[in-house]
Amino acid sequence: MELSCKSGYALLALLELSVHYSSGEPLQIRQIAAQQNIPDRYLEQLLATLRRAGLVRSQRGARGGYLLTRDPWKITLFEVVSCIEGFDVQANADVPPGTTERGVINDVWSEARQAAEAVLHKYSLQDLLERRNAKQQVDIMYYI
Amino acid sequence: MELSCKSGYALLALLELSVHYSSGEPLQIRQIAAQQNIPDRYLEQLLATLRRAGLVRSQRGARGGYLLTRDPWKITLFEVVSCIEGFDVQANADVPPGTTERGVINDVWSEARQAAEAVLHKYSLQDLLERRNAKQQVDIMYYI
DNA sequence: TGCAAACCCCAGTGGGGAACCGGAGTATAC
DNA sequence: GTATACTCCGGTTCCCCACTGGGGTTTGCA
Repeated sequence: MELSCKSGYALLALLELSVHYSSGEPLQIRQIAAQQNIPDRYLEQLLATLRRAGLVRSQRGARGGYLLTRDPWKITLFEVVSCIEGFDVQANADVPPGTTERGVINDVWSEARQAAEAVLHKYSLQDLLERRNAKQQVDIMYYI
Repeated sequence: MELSCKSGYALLALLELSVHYSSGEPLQIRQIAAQQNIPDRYLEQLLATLRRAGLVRSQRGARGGYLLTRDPWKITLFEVVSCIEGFDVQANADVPPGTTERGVINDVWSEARQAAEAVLHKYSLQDLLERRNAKQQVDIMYYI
């Protein structure tokens, strides 16, 4: 269960794509990177991974960019994190439990990981977007 | 939320100490290392960390070794993992959320981590021991 | 009192992964 | 047909985990 900065970048990018999803226009790496303050050459790699996983599709050439392949409420955070972190099947394989003790610890380990994954399962990009909007409202209130 | 091999070693060692807890005799690094197949010089460092955290105490000199400072059911897995992994207070501090988006992601991140921590909170060394015993019974059944 | 058995402290190594950069190639719009 | 964008492949730097080694110091026991 890795919650690295890498996954954070991917979520930020997808969040940005969610905002512009209704417009139907592709969004370029440079725009996303500038908006969310992510190194653009690095973001390029992450988007390539997301594309191979089928979460986004790319439009090449002039006026190209990236688009979500699905509606924002049909993409869970778990999908994003698991494809970036790459624990698709190997998740519950772990190390072969040499002794009984190691087996027991592996069991608890995976129970904890599943608990964390459950949280990521229940949120979609849409949820994240709504949270952001709510939070920005609060910020504005404080500003006034 | 790190569930590394390091924490696994620590739990294995404490499990071993739990077994010998009732005897009141200290257990030596070498014995634990041999029993659980852990590199002994590495285990030494982990036990030092556990000692500084107050989970075990050491007896120096000949016929020395390590003992649990508390009963096995009074030590939760969370205590062990958090002291080994070293996220005592810095846990929910994280990175200062530059933008609102990063703040939202941090929120979800810590919700997921807390879910995993809740699992570790509800188990004690004693529970792990009982699980192991139950599992060994099953193994014996299969063997017959 | 000597000495061996044990813990204690600190320093370093090596391998792997995360984060990041560069360049050459390729598809597309205009 | 050319500028604009994505695509692919590689390399670099840095850090941390797992592990090792070389000194200590403390203690029990003959």
